[in-house]
Amino acid sequence: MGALEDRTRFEPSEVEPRIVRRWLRSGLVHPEPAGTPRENYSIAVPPPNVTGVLHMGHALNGSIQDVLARSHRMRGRRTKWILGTDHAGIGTQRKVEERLIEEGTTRVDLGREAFVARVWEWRAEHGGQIIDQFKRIGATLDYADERFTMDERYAQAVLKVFVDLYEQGLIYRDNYLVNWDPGLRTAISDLEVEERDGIVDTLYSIAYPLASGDGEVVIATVRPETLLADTAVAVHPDDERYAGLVGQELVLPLVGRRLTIIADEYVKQEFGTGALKITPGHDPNDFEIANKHALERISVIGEDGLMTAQAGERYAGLTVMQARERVVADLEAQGFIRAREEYVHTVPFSQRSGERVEPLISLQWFMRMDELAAPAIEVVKAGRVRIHPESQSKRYLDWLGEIRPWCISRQLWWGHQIPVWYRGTETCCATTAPEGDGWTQDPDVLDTWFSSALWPFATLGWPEETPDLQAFYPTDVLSTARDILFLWVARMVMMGLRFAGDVPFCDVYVHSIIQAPDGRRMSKSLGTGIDPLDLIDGGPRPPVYGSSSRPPGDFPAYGADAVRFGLLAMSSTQDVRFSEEKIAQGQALANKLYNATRFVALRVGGDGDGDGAPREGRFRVGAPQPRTVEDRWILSRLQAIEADTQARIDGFDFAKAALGLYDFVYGDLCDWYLELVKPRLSDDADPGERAALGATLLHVLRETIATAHPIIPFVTEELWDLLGYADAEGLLAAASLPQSDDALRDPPAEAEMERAIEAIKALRAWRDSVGVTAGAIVPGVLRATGYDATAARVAGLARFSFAGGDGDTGADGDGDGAEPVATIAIPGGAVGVLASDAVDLGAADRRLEQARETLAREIDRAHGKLANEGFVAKAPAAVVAAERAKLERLRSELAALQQPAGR
RNA sequence: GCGCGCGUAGCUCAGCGGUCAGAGCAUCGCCCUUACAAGGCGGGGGUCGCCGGUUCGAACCCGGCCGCGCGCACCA
Repeated sequence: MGALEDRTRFEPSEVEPRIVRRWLRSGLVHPEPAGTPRENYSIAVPPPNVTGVLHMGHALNGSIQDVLARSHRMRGRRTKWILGTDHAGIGTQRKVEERLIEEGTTRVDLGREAFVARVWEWRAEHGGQIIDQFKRIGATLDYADERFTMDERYAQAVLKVFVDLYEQGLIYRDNYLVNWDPGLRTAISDLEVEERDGIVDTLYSIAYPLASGDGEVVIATVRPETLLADTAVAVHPDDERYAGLVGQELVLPLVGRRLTIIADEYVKQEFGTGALKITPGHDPNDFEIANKHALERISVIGEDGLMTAQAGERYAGLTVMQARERVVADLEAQGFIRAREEYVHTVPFSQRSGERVEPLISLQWFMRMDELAAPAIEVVKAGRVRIHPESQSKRYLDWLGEIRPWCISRQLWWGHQIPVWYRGTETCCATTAPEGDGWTQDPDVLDTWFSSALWPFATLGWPEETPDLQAFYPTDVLSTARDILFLWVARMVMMGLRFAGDVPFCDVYVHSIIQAPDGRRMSKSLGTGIDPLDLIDGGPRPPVYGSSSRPPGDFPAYGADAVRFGLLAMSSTQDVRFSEEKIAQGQALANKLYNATRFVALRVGGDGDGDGAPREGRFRVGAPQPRTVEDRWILSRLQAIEADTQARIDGFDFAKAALGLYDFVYGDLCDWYLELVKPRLSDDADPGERAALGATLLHVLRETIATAHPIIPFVTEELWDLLGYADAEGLLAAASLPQSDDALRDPPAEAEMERAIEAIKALRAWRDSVGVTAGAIVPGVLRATGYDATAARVAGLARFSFAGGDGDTGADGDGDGAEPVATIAIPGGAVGVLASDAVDLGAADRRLEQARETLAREIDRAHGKLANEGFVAKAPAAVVAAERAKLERLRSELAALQQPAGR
């Protein structure tokens, strides 16, 4: 039974699961390694966290990469879209720890080994979720070859890189002030710190008495508790207020320690009193100053976020906030507080836990970046790696230019444990544990981004020279959001150049971040997040998404094509707001294409048996047989859309690719071509002509479907099948992308049709404005040139009947037998309207008068422009000529309207 | 503070030196016209953030404001 005949709507929920199964079964997504990276096409997916569920960013990025992969696959390139997941150290560890707490136990109770085993279990249970979700949006990732950053083989690559860099002196261990996350109890890198504005604190002014007993120096601080770790007070060398005091000693209140007054240009004289307490143990700037002046470092806050023994008996064990209160109270009691005021400033928070970062000195592993950064800067400057949009490469270069050492150790259990062993004073760095007894491995693990930095080559089997590596590295494109340009992209470039011997990818596409409709970030906690699967299958629409144009309640099941189309149509070179309308537009396009196919199949294939079911051979692919100007026109438009779509995809302009396709299908193909062609499909049409038209229609439809496939793969694959092409030729996903041929462009036909379309629009607008009964045929006379081939079509679609006149016959009575009662301007002339019941003469007169006024205004404007000497003298000749032509045209149109409408 | 970007129709956005500034959605009117009413056809709707400059000509280029977003750096 013919599905096309039965269903008037495209049903994604029925079709999509079936289509996905066929793609996956076909082996399409898994290429065997062969050929060269230049011949082949590869993309390494940004590995989602194993804990992850598909969010809007994945859906957009997945759509983008799939469009690229499908487009190039259909152009005959061996295409591998490398799949895998990231172990996501902190995120995953937290998730499993939360689970343990629900179970009434903790990671510490379990112990390291058992805990890690639990994480693996968790991963086995839940790790596949996001992979299944990628399948739902039609992503043709290589599911047969999935990687994980903690796989044995991948881990070996990670350890090898560590050992190599250690041996080359780029990785070292040091006591340094790091960003400490007291919630997670681990160090984090600079990139994982987020500065938050508008934090309200109290700024305390505290008096430090001079040891000489001869006065005091007042300092200002928002963190009085860190006073316990002060080791100096600094003033600006030029500050006259303190000129005589530099080198003298102060007595630290509550502690009694002697602090030297030092001079350093870092201190701002204007701020507060111009005297700065120096706390090297708990402030990054102070740490630097202390290094310069060889000051002592004292730590009073521990890794657990509590005050240490060094803080003194009275404060040890307190939380930072408790300590602050007690210190302030004690200072108050002893008369050291000089002032307190409200102070609004920015404060560092951990992106990972949301806790306030506690800078403290800690023994950590670091990686020197300057030597790695230089070549990574070079390849972008030289264009070997192109970043799109261009503006992002400036950010990339700026960041790399000022790069600082990277803290790569994390005090976690889930991750790649640092391959360094200690025994007494001995240290051994190797990919495997050293021989002999008594060695203990460093307990820390590597920052997750350390392993992700190897992604494009470690997934392909590096360090071994695998066939995959030889066939697919370097990859072609890396598509990602802006926020991980430094965190990930820059580091991949550095590591790729250092270890894989080449750039990891040639193009970086930085895509939009999709915000909630109100401009806020999409986030679960704000309630602004939205699950792409809810758009595909129909699910709850958050309140914030209830726009005026959409009823509240659940999303309809838009389907995967609609979601892909919508996200691509929204995307841009900057952040964009989510727009449900664009998703709906995608759904409309899928349905439109389905119905256009249905129309063609039922009309062209309708050979009497009435089942409308395509069979093999029925819609045999043949050459188009253009017979009319509209045939030549649509074939020409088809060339244009094929070329445009491909160029837009290659230029990473996905919104234009998607919307251009929509315009072609809705406008050129359905609104115009199919409507123009309907009379030629009537039952009494000449069978030979009908067959010729059928061939043209099928050709256009087939190429349109193929061209649209990378963007809306499901509906197009289904239609390919319904038309019988799948049986004969296999999957559309594996077919060839139609290649535009400029020789097939037909500018005269395009010009002619453009004119006809304008005329039809003008006639329709006129009918509407004068209140002609809908459907009534208006008798008229065509008095315009350039409609030899299209007059009948214009009359048909505008519901006019043209008597006699062919452009030369005017109103001066040459045998039409009637005088026009109204005149309508169309390109190249006018249409005279003959009296009939359908026309209200008063309305027609008013309309005609309006048209004349409009034309007169435009003529004045054009005339004025040409009368302007400056314009004629200085504007390019072509522009002036165009303006003259326009004026001529307008004048002849006006003249046509001046014909006496005698009645 | 420095840097980047953005303010165009009710909404989301195109256009980025030369015809009357466009699209989708929304809105209004008409229509069950041989596929699609989750349709079709048509209409209305804009001081292109504000001020000044360059130019024959500016939504578009330049300068200055105002508003918004992002990145980097921070002054305790």
